[in-house]
Amino acid sequence: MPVRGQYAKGIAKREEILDVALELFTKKGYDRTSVREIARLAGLSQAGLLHHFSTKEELFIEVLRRRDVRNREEFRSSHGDPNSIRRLVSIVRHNMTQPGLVRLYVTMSAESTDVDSTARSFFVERYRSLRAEVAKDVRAQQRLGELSAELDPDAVASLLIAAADGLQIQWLLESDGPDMGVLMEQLWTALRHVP
Amino acid sequence: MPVRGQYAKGIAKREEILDVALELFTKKGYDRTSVREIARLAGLSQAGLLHHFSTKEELFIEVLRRRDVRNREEFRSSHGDPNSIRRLVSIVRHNMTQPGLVRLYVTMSAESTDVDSTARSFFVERYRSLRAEVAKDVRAQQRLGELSAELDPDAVASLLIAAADGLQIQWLLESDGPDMGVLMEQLWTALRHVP
DNA sequence: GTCTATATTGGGATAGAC
DNA sequence: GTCTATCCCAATATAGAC
Repeated sequence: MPVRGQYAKGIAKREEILDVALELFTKKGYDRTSVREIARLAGLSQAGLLHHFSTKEELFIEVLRRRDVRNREEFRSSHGDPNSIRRLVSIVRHNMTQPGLVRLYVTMSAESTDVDSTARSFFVERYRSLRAEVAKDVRAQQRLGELSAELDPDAVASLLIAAADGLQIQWLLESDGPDMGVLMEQLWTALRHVP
Repeated sequence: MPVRGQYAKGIAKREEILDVALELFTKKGYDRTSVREIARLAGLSQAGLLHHFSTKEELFIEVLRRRDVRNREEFRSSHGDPNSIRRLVSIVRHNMTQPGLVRLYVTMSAESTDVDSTARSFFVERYRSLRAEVAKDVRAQQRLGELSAELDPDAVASLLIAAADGLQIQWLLESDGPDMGVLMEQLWTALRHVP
């Protein structure tokens, strides 16, 4: 069936484009990355690329979406910790091996705060589900008596995620500064001490 | 003295340009703001503007520098609280009235993490001095017995600043979400409970 | 599905007059 | 100090052939 072969080829090329795009967006940010360059590194022309993703923004959203899916898969399988708070800490640690990727997320989430940004809804949804996930685990920890029942689970979730995000900026600016992983653990410890 | 008049005029125009530039960078970010547009809104031509700031980056750095100076002045005078931690909380509260400006800082600090960014050293220095200022107050609070002597002042400083930064992103994405000011106070309260 | 060629737009920066 | 005019470059996107 020739049709099947064509599909397979198209899909493979799509993946290759997404790989290259991730790499370039990561390295240089959205605005400074051209579709031309992505195309060249993926081994086709600009027009060829735009056959797969008809606009630059569409391509970009796909990159984000795929990256997020992979992140979640990775941490569900390799770090089987059912406590998403500890998982958050280990994600932060893991991120310290991938400055380029961290930079992509930091810059993209910042840019997505533009009211007209196409990526905005992606990030709104991402934070919403992340907060819900962490808040759920905070409640679990409260039931286990690990965490004071006085604490507002949603507030704690917001703060943990905010701290992780904010530390990334400081770390990107001074990689030999304070250790993000250690700081996150100290925060978690402090919260556990609240009576 | 005609010379004096010329200087005064030049300085006034410079200020006007910086005002407009701040507004536009704030609204659309660095890359999507053109020198042309800034010039037009400041009532001169692009070439005219580039007489005052010879490159776009130079203009940008000046915008940041001036904004930072004004911020510091404002909070030293109007919020005379000698405790920079409470001052940090009140800055966060104040920021909630200025989403555009918050967006500028969030996007610019994110972009500045590029190794080749001209603004990088500006932000590195900014975080360094901010951390030092907050850490100093943490030590003062420890001497007053308000805060556990076990806590590492530098770590607490990093975390407080990180939380403030991170919350801004969540707030920009969902302005009717959790209240940044309240959350910052909860964090501060939690830290004070650490034995 | 991929190409070449091109339309179209917009940007930063400079030259030189006033 | 400010202008007009222009250079030069890069970008996105489209048209149409293969």
